[in-house]
Amino acid sequence: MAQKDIPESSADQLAAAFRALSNPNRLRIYQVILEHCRAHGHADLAKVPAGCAFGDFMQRLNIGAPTVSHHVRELAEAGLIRVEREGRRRYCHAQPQMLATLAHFFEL
Amino acid sequence: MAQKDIPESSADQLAAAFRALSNPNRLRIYQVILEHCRAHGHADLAKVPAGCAFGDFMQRLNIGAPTVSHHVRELAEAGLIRVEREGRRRYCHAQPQMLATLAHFFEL
DNA sequence: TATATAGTTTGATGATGGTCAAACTATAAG
DNA sequence: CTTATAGTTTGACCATCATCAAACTATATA
Repeated sequence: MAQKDIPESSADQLAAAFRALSNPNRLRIYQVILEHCRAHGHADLAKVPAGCAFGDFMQRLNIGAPTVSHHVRELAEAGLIRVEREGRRRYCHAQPQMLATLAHFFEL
Repeated sequence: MAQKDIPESSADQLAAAFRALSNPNRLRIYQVILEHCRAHGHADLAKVPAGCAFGDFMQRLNIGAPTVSHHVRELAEAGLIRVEREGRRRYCHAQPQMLATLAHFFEL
């Protein structure tokens, strides 16, 4: 570990979230996750019917596995999603708290 | 002009807006504009009491004029703000439509 | 016209970012 | 134990970005 976790200013946290959504592929991944969570609820996604595993993104967006892995990690590090393992699959769901923060930011 | 305006997919428009907000300095500029518009109304900003001119950003963020100019252009091109000239000053205000689009995107 | 003010354009430079192929790890199933 | 599946890590490559200094344009004012 090269560097301790330094506390981020709240503006920088926002900027990091926007940065995570600024790549079209990453944005689409997030949109897919959002759709899924809206359809099935944000509560405990681990037990939700299939979908939102990494492989789905590969097929839907036609990008390689390393790229998906990289993008999902960025979304998670930005606080936009959470990832849970189940067997050898990883399932993603949106972080409602960040969703609320961002919605509030743009409220008129 | 190297290239005609190609219509952007709505996902790409969103990604472009997020990209514009992904730079901390640009985000702060946008926040200053938002604050100002929230305080004075989004309607016709040209006649609003001073503030939100480019020079203010230079001082508040401690960055050079070319950088401000560049950042403001990016925010405008992303559809986040509008710029109006008055004499030799330029005043910025937020685009309420984009604000609404983005708020809606994050609604739970 | 001359001078000051406010912002723009250009060009350069160092920093980040997106993607992939290859090699690797971990879990599951036979 | 072997094989298949699902994702990760590393390393590389090219593209895009943030910023600044220098030179420039446009507007206002004396």
